Amino acid sequence: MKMSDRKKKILQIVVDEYINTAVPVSSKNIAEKHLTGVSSATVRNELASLEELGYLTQFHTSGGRVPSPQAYRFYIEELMQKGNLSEKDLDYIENSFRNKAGDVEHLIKDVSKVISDLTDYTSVAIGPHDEEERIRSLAMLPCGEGKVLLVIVTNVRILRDTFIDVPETMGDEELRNASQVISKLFEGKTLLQVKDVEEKVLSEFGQYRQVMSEVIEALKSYTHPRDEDIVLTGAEKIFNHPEYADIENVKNFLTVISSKDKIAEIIGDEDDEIQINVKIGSSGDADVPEDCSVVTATYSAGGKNLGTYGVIGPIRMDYTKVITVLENVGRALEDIVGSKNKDKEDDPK
Amino acid sequence: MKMSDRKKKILQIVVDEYINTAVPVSSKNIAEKHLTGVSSATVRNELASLEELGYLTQFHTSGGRVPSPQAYRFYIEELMQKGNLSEKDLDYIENSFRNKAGDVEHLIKDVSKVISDLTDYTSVAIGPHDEEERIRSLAMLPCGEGKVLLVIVTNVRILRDTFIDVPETMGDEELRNASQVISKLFEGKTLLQVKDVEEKVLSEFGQYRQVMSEVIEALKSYTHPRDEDIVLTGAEKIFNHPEYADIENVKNFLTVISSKDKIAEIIGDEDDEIQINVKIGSSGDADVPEDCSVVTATYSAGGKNLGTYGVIGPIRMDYTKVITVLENVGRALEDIVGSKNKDKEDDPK
DNA sequence: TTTAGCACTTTGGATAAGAGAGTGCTAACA
DNA sequence: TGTTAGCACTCTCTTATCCAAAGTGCTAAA
Repeated sequence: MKMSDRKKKILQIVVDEYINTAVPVSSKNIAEKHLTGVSSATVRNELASLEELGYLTQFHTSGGRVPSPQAYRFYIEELMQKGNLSEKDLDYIENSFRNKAGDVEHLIKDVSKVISDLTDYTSVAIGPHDEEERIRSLAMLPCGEGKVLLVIVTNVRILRDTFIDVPETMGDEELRNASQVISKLFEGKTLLQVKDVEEKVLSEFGQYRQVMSEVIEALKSYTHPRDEDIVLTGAEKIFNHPEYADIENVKNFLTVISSKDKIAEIIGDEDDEIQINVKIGSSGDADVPEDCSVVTATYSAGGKNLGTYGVIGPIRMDYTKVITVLENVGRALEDIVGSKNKDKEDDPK
Repeated sequence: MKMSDRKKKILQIVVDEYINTAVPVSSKNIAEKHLTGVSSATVRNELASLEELGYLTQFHTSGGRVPSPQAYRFYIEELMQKGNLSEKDLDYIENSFRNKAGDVEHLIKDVSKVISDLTDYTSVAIGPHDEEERIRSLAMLPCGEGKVLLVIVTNVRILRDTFIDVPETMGDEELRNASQVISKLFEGKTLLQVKDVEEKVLSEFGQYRQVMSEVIEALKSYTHPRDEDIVLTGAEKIFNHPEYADIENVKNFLTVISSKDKIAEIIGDEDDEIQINVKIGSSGDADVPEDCSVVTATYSAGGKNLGTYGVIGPIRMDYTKVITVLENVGRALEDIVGSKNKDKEDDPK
């Protein structure tokens, strides 16, 4: 059966209406408020047909219709109308990122907060994770008691939460030299390439083999996203949506998003080609919790990957709003980070 | 009216029973299972009397009795029996902290997780916040593009999330010298003392006044706990407790603990004299959410303050278990951090 | 192809009845 | 004076029933 234009129109009305009201949509409602040319009986026939096609479902005979996941997917692909943000929202975005181009880590939290505030959904984010991330320099900073802080500067971010034990015999001067040697050794390499030279490097370091080994372990550990790279903002926002009036749903939701590993799974395996990505629960996307939708966008600016950001919420999500917000945030980031970098583009051959 | 021994005994039974079962306790239950010497009618008389004294309340005439906040307070002060942890739990604590003496920041998360796991409540923690925290050294590390990472080593922790803009004219060598000068300038000072010398220091730095000013701002900002210093673990644990079968309660709870500021308020204003601190909601402790209890302990070892840790949950909390866990965790921390430091005690005169 | 009309289904709210649990009180007892 | 058995009373919780409201599916006519 082909989808007539009227069927599409009606499907769009049902999805829009259900997203707005969270109440199953009846034929009478459609005929009276949205499609005044025809009678409710006609709409009923169309609705029955759309149900047969798998786009609509009914909880019970007299309960109106509700879109199926398939309907949402169709809606996003073909029916949805692009929205615009209010002047106020646009200002909010811009002011939030102004003067924040500096360090990517803080930016993740800010971006996540903005997205959660504007969409009214729980926001998830995962920091930059770029196979091409290249080491620029390493430094070891004495912190007393035979401990040093290993700071790794890459073209994307500054990694600084690894502490390494060093022999107490190593003085400050010696440490500084070692820093320079190690820095030279890895400069220009991607984090993934570190393990290729591991053997060779280790064999050359007789005396400080132990230290070197810890440095290499640290470098390797950053190839996977860490808990610190995963941010969750606005978990309490789910209470604003009626599907979470049921305690069981809240419990499932919170249990999933309380685990950073789970969040990483949900938003982690992006296809890099796609800028905005919608996953709808119970539909082959095994990672996404049942009855949840996840909309994410992967941002980059000035050649830098800036991470993946998005929202997680009920399937009945305001996709128009969410996608509009994600797009605008992306543009704002590009403006700010991009302009920051445009006069100092670095090209790691 | 005086509290007879029997009244105390009965109050203890009521609190214990209610903590275990979450069901209002009846006179019959007490007389049959816990106080087999007397009849339920006798117990009833005592219960009526305890209610008059303000220790018990009834939801309705035929509903059994429930302890009042006052009863919990009395229970904690006088009635509660010290518990012991299982061999398994003790092992878990010890293994979790082994080899973790290094950096305090990671320790906060680990400790918080252990507490939440063992008690089955949501754990809150706030990092070291010590008025006596003294600066040992400062370093500025070039990160490219006119940015430097400011690393502050104190006797308690290593602070490393401030980036500072420096004139691009400043070379690496110059930076290193500046680091040393600034380091000398503040060495031995507490973070609170920084603002006393602010004027003087700034006036001496003509050329790099801007950089210096940013350094000082950073130092001052660390005197207050930051969001990063506040950790929340196991928010989903509340679903394991029947008082949170009501969505409204969950909403209140989550809304409060979603705000780091609120958490800081709740656990922040400890009286340093008290090692273990119990706050019961709706009882003058205005910060604590209605119907919630917060039990916290402030740890220190080897002269270092290690932060404040605790749990937040329903008033009907297993105080014995919670306090036992907090005490054991405290001892484990003392062992590990203390022994680490014992041969390198530093005494900042 | 569209529509009016109507029977049918399901939900949700209101009401009532009865069982169950626990108390308070009284009177008897040690 | 303290303790206890007995019993009436209160309140909740569950189940059943009824009724109105909402929405659909189907049929027959335009």
